[in-house]
Amino acid sequence: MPKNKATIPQETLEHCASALKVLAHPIRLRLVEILLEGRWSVTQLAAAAGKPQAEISQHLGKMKAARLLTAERDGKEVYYSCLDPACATIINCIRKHCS
Amino acid sequence: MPKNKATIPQETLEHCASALKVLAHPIRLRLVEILLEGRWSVTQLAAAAGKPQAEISQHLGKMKAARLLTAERDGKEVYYSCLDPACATIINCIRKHCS
DNA sequence: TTTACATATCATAGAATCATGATATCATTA
DNA sequence: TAATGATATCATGATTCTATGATATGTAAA
Repeated sequence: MPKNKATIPQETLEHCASALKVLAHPIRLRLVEILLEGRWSVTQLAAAAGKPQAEISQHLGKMKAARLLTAERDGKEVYYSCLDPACATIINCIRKHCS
Repeated sequence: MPKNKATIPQETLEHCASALKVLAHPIRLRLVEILLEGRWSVTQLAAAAGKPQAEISQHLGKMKAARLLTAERDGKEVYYSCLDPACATIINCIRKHCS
């Protein structure tokens, strides 16, 4: 016999599910891990992740569209960073998990 | 000029990415929310989620395969529950996020 | 203006995911 | 054993995701 009912609004679950879906990729988790610490350009990130520029740019674009990252152009370069506290929570959870 | 390097092992990121991918679905988040509070049968969960039994069973199976849920048969019914502290962290994060 | 560098976008093919309806398996009761 | 209820599995088509190579756009310097 069911006791407690669900309390989180459906709309919230849908929003969070799509945000989690964006995070749920090893390369994107790596990018978020890096960008929580500071501003990096696409080329720097591509080098750090060991992946081609186009691929990284697409991952960044997807996370930016989901409002997990911010971007600002500085000359030729575009610098990304992550200000989202929920992303920090996830990364911290992963750090704890692997210790 | 990049400062700090990534520290989370690649293998950990891959493991966490696939776990997050399993969580990143509105129905599965709802099921986890419910199962963090207690044991429920598949039929009860299907009623609570308002979805057909086959669909719920498949979602449960996927989460069980990812070791996010446990299941035990009791007569005709199979009771699921969620003991994973990481799932509790995510759900708590969502609860905070929607207040 | 031309060149070079940095980034974004596009098209594509292969893989993965999802919801659905049908059916199979398992356990209990008549 | 037969029938019923509960759960799991299967096949399917539709959609979405992913990595890749090519190309376009934007910016600064020669």
